[in-house]
Amino acid sequence: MIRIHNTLSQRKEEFKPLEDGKVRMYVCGMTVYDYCHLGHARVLVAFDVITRYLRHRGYHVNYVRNITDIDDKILRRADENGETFTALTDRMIDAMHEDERKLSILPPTEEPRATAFIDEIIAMIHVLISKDYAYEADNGDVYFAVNAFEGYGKLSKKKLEDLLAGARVDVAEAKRSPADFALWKAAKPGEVSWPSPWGDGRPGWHIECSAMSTCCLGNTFDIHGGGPDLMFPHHENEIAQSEAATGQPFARVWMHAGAVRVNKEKMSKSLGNFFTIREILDKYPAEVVRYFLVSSHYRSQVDYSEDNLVEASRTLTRLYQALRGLVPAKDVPETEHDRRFLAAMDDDFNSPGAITALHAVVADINLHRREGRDDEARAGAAVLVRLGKILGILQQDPESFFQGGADAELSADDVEVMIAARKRAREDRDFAEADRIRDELAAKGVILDDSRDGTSWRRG
RNA sequence: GGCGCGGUGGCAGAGUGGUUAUGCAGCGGACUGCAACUCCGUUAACGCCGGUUCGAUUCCGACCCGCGCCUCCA
Repeated sequence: MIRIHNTLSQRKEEFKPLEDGKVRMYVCGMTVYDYCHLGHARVLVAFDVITRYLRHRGYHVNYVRNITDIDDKILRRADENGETFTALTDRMIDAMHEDERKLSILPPTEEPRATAFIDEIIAMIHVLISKDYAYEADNGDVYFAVNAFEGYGKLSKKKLEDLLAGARVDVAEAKRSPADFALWKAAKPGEVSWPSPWGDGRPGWHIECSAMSTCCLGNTFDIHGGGPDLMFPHHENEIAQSEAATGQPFARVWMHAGAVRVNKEKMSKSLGNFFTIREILDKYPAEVVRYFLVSSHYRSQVDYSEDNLVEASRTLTRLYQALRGLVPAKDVPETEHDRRFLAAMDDDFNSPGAITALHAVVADINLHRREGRDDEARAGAAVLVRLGKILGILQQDPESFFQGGADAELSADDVEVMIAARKRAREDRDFAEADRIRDELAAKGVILDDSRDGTSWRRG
């Protein structure tokens, strides 16, 4: 039995999909006006692990993650760059897919784009107007009338009167109530636009997700997820739009990932501590970044820092060290480690708890290996690799993990030559020379591991 | 101001009404020419104050502190 924390109820609930064995999940994806940053990576990895785990548990998962390829920020950026908005979004979508591949994030089942759903968006707005949940304003915009929707605030636990009292709510003249939000934005002359019954314009930010999720997954579906700062207003507004339009419950379970901080400060552009995925991948191997993200619970806040990434690297090294030189056995039956891992993951996808089981497997492997029980070590390796797969880690050949490093100062051949020279020196009992070679390699980022079978090496 | 989340050993990070989380780091030992890797052992924690209880880090209440959202943001 899988339990999932539902933002709506603020507690863990037993997960039962609408349809046996099938999960319909929608996650809010990128607005493609810039490169993905670490916060995106966090959400991407979290829902990737969730999808992998649900599939591992036998569910057929229909994972829909949208792309917002039309909005104010996109138009502004394209304008600044002097390119068309589609040239910008195509470029950013390609970059996003590249980042995902590097982080071992599996593609979603469907990746709908807002511009491909303009008709459906217009149809939904039409329904909302006809049901008096929305109105056309004097300026040509169409707004959702928040007062008309009874459950407004149920996700973010906000009361309408508190929102109205807040000084930061934008007061547009055309709105009936300050909390109303745009479904359709009238185009200014020269702006990108689509024709609609209310004049040329483009969709508001929230309506696209309502339209796409409903079209792809139906009026009611199992899981809706996204980043922590989408809870309000984006997800709250999605609920209002969809439930008002369809008259049926929207998503049954809402999941929100935790925020990313940088050196204990909120990650933000104004603080200058904003990191894109590609910047981070220049500094650390992709799998280390992924391990860092997976080593804390998806709902908790993570702190990106040099120390934390270095620690992730060390720990991942230990895991791969256990795998090194072992050919995983085939058809290994379920072990107590598997059960422990699954029990942790069943409990709201507790990946840090699951990683504990991984360490227990490592301890087993190392012990078996030390005692010369090769078959058992190989069986352990198989368990480690198959459990690692659920978290999207430990799928590389250990040698390529250890010796990968593209920007390395020494080639693998150079290293082998030096190791051979050291071996001769050791055989001659010229330990000063042997240590000199080892120190030289260390200075160039190569660490040697001696064993009775010879010397192996890794970059560190 | 409103709403929400959290305070666990040097650090990271789970969890539980009474028994070791785990990892990194540290310490002692084994292995080693010496190290590294690995193994064995080991130190160390539950913000503060009350309450419930035979017993609370774990439940309840107050307090202190931190964080997030309320504005574009994953």
